[in-house]
Amino acid sequence: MEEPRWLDEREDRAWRGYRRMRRLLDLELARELTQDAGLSEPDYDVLSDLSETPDQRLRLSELADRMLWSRSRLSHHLSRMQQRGLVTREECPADGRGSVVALTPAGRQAIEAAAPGHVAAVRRHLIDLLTPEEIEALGALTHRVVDHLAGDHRRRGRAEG
Amino acid sequence: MEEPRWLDEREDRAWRGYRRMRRLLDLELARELTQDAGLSEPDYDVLSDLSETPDQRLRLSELADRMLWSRSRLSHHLSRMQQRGLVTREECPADGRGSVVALTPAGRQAIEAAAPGHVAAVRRHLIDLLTPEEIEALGALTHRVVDHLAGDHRRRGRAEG
DNA sequence: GCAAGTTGGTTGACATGTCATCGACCGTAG
DNA sequence: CTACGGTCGATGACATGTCAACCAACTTGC
Repeated sequence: MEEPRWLDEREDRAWRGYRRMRRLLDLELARELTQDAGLSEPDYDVLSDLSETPDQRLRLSELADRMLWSRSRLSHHLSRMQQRGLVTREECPADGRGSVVALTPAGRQAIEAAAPGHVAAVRRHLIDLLTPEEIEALGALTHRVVDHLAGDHRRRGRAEG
Repeated sequence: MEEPRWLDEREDRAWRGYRRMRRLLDLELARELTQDAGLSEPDYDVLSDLSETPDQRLRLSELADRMLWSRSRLSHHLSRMQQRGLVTREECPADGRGSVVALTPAGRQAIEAAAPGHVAAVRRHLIDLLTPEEIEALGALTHRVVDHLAGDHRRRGRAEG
């Protein structure tokens, strides 16, 4: 057990700031989204990903991978969204095991109604508070971290080790 | 309903990167923490806040405010941690309604055992991947966003409006 | 000193996420 | 063709977080 390199003052400030921002931003965006559109953030993400897809439909596993969700979580969540009439499940023609999620008209309507307000909130509480340089830096830095982590994560999807 | 200002390419890159990083970093840090120390991130945060306090103890409401948790969440979580012997509840001498959480020896031992590995993981997956300029920028930007959000959040604690 | 309103914390019901497991189906080696 | 191992998605049990209701104790105005 060697004495670790603790975070120095600037590092600590960045780390604590990140975690605090994370929490507050999440709370606020979720709050506005529920209030204005009756959707949770996970709902929004599912609908958003589906609506950006050419045919408004995706294989479950494909959607799960894009969202970095477990298949189980997605399955549970889709069941709830299906109850509310936002999405439907269809059989997958290409693979008898699989299924396909599709946006319903109500789902499409929900995301179209929610999107402008949500983007505005993201601007108001984050993007518009940053300088162009900061936006650039944030893009660069997050993508570097993601690339670093993504390898492990994908690898871990297959087997533990 | 006016057409909103959608995110441009750089803004979108920053926003998506942030959310992806958020998710992956969280998964990885939580995974290592559980594996190496048998603690969840919320456990770690509670123990960490308590251990940084002079007397190793805090009023529930004080701790909840620091962590940006609801009182209810904290109460539930402390019950679970109490079960595991990491903390205890004590009566508050100054206010008969209140109570005080205190670190147990086991709790102190747990956080001391967990901290070096956790800090190392934070370095490995985030801090050490950034340039000094980026760390500086991240600190500045997150604190600006937090300040912007903190007002609303505190205000909302009292009354809805 | 007491009635009314506020605050601190707990609780129970419920929503959500995780983990382990399962059945069905796929692909491939024999 | 068939047996085998791996993948797809669903499910049930459980951990965690949220929300609303609650009790008890504090505070304030009279």
